Amino acid sequence: MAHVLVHMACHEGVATSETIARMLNTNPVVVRRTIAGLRDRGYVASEKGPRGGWRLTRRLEELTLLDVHRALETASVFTIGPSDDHAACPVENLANQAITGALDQASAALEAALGQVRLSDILAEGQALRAAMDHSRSQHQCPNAVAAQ
Amino acid sequence: MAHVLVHMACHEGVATSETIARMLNTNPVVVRRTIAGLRDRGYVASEKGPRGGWRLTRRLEELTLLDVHRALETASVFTIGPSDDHAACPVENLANQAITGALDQASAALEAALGQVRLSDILAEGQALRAAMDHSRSQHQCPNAVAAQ
DNA sequence: ATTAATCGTAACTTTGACTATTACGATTCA
DNA sequence: TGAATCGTAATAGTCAAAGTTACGATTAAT
Repeated sequence: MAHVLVHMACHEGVATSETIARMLNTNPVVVRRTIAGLRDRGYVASEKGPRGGWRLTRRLEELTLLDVHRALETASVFTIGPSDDHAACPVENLANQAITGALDQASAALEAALGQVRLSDILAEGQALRAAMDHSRSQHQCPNAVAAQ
Repeated sequence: MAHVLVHMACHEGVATSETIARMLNTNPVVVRRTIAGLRDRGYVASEKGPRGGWRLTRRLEELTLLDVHRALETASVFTIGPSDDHAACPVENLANQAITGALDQASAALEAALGQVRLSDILAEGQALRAAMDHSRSQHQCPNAVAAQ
């Protein structure tokens, strides 16, 4: 989804759910369901009717991967976690505390890392790469969108 | 599973897959499948036949939550990750790099945290709690096992 | 030896969460 | 008015994890 937002910023226009669905190899309803999290936080807005669609309401500099992650997060980021099979067992409770503590630390590290990446950084890195690899071209445009098949 | 290992150490005996399954509200085959990871690393050993079962081959001081985690790990600990929908898209690749970097940092934090918890620490904390809460009892035994229903 | 208890593991079934699809209403532009 | 688009509920499909069955190998007790 971060990928999509960067493309949206580059193309300067509205992107329909249909278009985004093709980018992500999925379908428009899934896109609407997912992007609703971003809409609810005010990062994107939708317009109905012909020529409607989604547009960014913030600049890429004002969005981090953490913002995107939080907006889309529905369940735990971890596939492991404490058990509650025997809430009365003191051994289980102590083990759970230890595990939860470790997961909390990992979660904090993840959020810190995601928070340091602005979406604009992603583009900037690509432009830097491009500049380094191709000195003959002075234009640092946005890379083309994925072809909608 | 960490919970189970602590109980095994306390009871000083072998635990059958059947017994462990009751502890975890599951069934013996799932237990054997899961505990195989610990067996392959030499943390537990099994004995067949009557009076057989599983026993720890290390002391709790010699096992950390990280050891247990690595032994049981089958897939990524994260529910999120990079996409490979469009490997040729430079924007997707850059976004993936950023995301992977953040996950790597979180993963490192998780392993560091898990590595600092020895299974014996879990018991020790329980004993400390018990001692603090009940001065009249000088015995610091292992808390009772979960009742097999 | 025979029997019963136990692990090892392959094969199959069930479950549950996630994804995809369908359907239809609301809105908006031409 | 009609077509394009979002919003969302309801349903269906998918897939990996968990559960189950089955059966062989091993071992202790008698």
